[in-house]
Amino acid sequence: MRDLLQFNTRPFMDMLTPAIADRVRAEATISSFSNGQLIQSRGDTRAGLSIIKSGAGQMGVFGEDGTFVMMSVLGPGQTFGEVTLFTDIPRTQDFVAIGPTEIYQLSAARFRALCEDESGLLETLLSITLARSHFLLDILDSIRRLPLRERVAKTLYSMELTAGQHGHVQCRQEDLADMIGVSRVSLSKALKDLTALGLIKLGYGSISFPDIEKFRDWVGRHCNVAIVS
Amino acid sequence: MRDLLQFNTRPFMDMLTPAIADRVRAEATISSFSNGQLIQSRGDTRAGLSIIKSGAGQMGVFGEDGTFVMMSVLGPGQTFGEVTLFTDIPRTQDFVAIGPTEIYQLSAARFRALCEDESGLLETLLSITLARSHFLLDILDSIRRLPLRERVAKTLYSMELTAGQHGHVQCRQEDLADMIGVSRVSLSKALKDLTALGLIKLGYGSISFPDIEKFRDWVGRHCNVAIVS
DNA sequence: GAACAAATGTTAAGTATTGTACATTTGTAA
DNA sequence: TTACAAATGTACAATACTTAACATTTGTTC
Repeated sequence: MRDLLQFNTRPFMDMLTPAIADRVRAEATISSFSNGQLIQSRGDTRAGLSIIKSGAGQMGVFGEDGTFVMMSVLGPGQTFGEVTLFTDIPRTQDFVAIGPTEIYQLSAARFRALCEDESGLLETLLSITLARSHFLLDILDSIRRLPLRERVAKTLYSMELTAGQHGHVQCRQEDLADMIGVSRVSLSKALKDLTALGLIKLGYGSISFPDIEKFRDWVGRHCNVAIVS
Repeated sequence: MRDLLQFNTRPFMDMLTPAIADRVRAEATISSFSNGQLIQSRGDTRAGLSIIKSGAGQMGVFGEDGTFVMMSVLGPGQTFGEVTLFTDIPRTQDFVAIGPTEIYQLSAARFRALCEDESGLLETLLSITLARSHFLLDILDSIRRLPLRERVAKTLYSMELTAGQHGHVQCRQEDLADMIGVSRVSLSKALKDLTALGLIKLGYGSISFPDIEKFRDWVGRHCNVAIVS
């Protein structure tokens, strides 16, 4: 699961200058959570910025029947709850700790005060939000346009780009299916197809790329990949 | 089609103070486009903010076969291309004029200069982007969690809230299907179901709500509606 | 290495959605 | 009013996806 981390946007804290990051850390309070604990719930109106200090968590929404639809996995330095800073929209998703996790909580008032001093803060938050928005649009487009096989390939491509070490990705098929939002059976079929094309090789808890160049090329030609900077 | 306008987020220009809005208008150049003309294309790296002065356009992506997948319709005061201001991501979507359309183009340099003077500008842009991001997340969640019938109802609910006059919505079924991303046949079936439930009434190019309170109530109970401010 | 748990592979029936095609209704312009 | 175009209604076969169940493989622990 850890390999799903940060496959979408760069961590907020890494984008700040060390000086600003230190000030953020200094101003924030720290809360600790244990594995599976609910860190925020949907509808929460507490205004403030939350930043992961250590550990990880999954964003998503609990249905009435308790099923959890995961949207993404966040790791150290990544933020959530920004929406409460500048809109009166409440927090829109549930956030559940994966393993022991510590969170910096920066109240809206303190964040605003910091912004006065450090103009880079707003700009950083804006660029993260824009990137996230771009990422979401891309996912939506993929859902509408691409067959499942291509969508799976594209997801693997993202994961390989950001989290992959040496042409393979560590990830259970079940988690991957959750992430893409399909059943494990459908995912399995798509993976089998990609295997038949010689693009990937399935392992136990991992997927490897026998010929990473060939894979990238195929994804580039079939999956409408947004140009990556 | 016009009724699809602005059903997602508030126009940028309406959120600025009149003084700032005037400065934005003064600094921008204006381009004109005719119906169907391509205003921006995917991959465009020209950094700057585009704001609709008059007319409208649809955001979306052209496939290789020329099919257009629409993501949203933007109207006067709404912006696009923000992503080029603070990230090095190119413009991610195509934008096509609906009817004669004028666009304010504000270069990245001028935008940044304006930001120095008018701190509210960044904050406004951030809140719009956050709201958009929230909106996209909500759509993704609906796609994964809700049956089509409920998703259609939820979309109609949004449209009625923002664009509806007196309990009805002006919109061709084909456009609605495009917007939700399903075939017209599936949409038709969902609409028929909602009609059978007494929630809507179908017309020629329009959908009306015989008992708007009943409709809102049903949507609230079945469609996981995010709390609206 | 034996026992167990975790992860993957596979099958089959059921449901939802699509594409295509054509019929019907509604609006519009001559 | 009549033609015509635009929009909606509907039927049918084909496809994609899901759920459920069970078999197999892989890793882990004693």
